[in-house]
Amino acid sequence: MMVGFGKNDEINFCQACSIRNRAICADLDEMEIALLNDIGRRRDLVSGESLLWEGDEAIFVANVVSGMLKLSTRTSDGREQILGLSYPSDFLGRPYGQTTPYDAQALTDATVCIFRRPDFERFAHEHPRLERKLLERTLGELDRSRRWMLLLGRMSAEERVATLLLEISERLASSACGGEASSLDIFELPVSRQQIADILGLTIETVSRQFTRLKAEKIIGMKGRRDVELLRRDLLETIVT
Amino acid sequence: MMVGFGKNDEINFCQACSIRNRAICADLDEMEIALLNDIGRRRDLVSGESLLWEGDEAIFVANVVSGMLKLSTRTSDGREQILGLSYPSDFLGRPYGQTTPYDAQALTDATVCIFRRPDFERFAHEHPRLERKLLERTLGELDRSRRWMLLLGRMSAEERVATLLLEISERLASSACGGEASSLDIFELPVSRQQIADILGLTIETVSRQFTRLKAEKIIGMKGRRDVELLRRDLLETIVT
DNA sequence: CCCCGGAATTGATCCATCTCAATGAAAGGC
DNA sequence: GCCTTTCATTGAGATGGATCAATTCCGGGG
Repeated sequence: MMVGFGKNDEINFCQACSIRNRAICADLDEMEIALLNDIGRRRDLVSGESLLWEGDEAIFVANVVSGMLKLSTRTSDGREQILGLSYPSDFLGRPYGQTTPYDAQALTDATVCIFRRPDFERFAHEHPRLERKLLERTLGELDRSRRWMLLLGRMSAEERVATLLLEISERLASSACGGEASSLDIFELPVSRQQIADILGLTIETVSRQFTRLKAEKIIGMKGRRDVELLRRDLLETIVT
Repeated sequence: MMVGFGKNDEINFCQACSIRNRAICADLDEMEIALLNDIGRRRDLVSGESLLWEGDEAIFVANVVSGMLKLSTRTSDGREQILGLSYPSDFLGRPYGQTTPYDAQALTDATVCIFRRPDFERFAHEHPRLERKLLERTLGELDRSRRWMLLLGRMSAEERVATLLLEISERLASSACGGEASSLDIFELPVSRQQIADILGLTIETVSRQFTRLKAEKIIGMKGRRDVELLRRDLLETIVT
C-alpha cells in the first residue's frame, strides 16, 4: 500500500481549512500551523476508496476534512462489524502503535489530511498542545465507542435504527453547520442498507423491515432510498430512551 | 458522594507500588513520583463496592493497583451492559470531561490510587511524559473496546464465552506475573455467571448452558463454580478465531 | 453436621432476528 | 430509452438465544 507524499510547496492548506477550529490542530498558533502544514498532505478519496487496512503497518495518521468514512473490522470468517463513522475533524489511524487496528473506507467522496506517522509523532512530541488535543479527542472517541457497546449488546433492532437516524442527523448537522434549521430533520443517508446493517450489527433484511415500519407509522418519510425526513423526532427519541 | 482525601504524610506509596512500572506513572523520575505521591491517595474497596457512578460529576480519576473492577452502563429501562474490565495498572475515570461516563464497581477486593481531577490535570499539564502515557493507554483502551464491539455485534454465545475465558486467563496471568506457567490455564473466575452474562451481552441461562457444553466436551474443567481449568486451550482458540 | 438462601443449572417454550428465496425498484451504461 | 446490474424490499420458514419456571447445587452460619 503506497499513497504518495510531497510538500505542499505553494499553499498553506491549513490556513483556509474548514476544520481548522475543530480538529486537533485547533490550539496551534500560526507558526505551528505552518510547520504542521509542511508535514501534512491533502488527499482526496472517492466514495468506496479505502484509506487504511486492518493489520497493515501503521504508516500514517489522518484528519478527516470533509466527507464520511467508516471504520470496520471483521471476524476471521468474514462477518463485518463497523466500529464507527468518521466525520470532518475526526482523527484516523493509530499513533504510538505498530499496526492499524481497523479498516477505514470512504462512504462518500472525502478529503483527508494525512501525516506520516513518524513525522506526526515527532511533531506531537514537540507540541504538547497538539498532544493534549489528541488525548481529549481520543477520550471522547472512547466514550462514543462505549456508548455504542450498549447498542450492540442490549438494544433491539428498532432501538438501533432509531439511534442511528438520530446520530447521523446530529453529526451531519454539526459538520454542515450554517445550514437552515430544517437540515437537521432532512438529510441524505451516507450509507447503503447493507452498511447500516453492518454498523448496527443486524442483517440488511431486518434493517429494511425497520425502515418499512417507521415509514408506515409516519415517523420518517423517504424519497428514494437515501433521502430521509424525520417527521416525528420526538417518537424516535422515545424509542431510543 | 464523598470519599475523603488526605496527604500520605509518612509514606511514599508510589516507591513500593506494584504497578509502578506498568501504569501511566512508569516514565516518571523519582522527584516526579514524589510529587504525584503527594496528590494521590490509596483507597481500598471491598468486593461489590462502587467507585464511580455514571453521570456523576467527574471528581476524581484513579489507577487500579490490585483487584478487578467492572465498568458498566445501562439503558434507561435498566438493562445493564458491562463495558469492560479493569485490571491492575489500568486507568479509571474521565479526565478533561465533566461527567463520569460509566459506573465502576469492584468485582473483587481491590485497591486503587485516586487523584482529584483538577490536581491530576494540573500535574499532567506540567508533566507531558505522564500525559503521553495516558494517551498511549487511552489509545490502547480504545482498541480494546473496539475489539469488544466485534464480539457484541457479531459473535455467537459460544464464541463470546470462549473469548472471555481466554481474555481473563491472559489478563490475570499478566497481572499476577511471576507465577508458575500452569497459572495461565488454571484460574478463579473473578465474576459471577450473571456478571459474565452482562459482560458478554447474554443471559445467565445462555452462559450457564455454554459452560455446561464446554465441560461436557472436556474443553474446560471446573471445580466448584469459580475454579476453571482450560483443558483444551487450542480448541478455545479455534472457536474464537 | 444440618439447614438455609442465593447462585447456578436444567427444561420447556417463545419470539426477534436470521436465513433463504423471490420479487421489485432505482441507478448506470450504451 | 432500454437493458443490465445492483440494491432494496417482501415473504416464509428456521433458529439461537431469551424468557419463564422448576429444581439443584453449594457455601456459610448456626
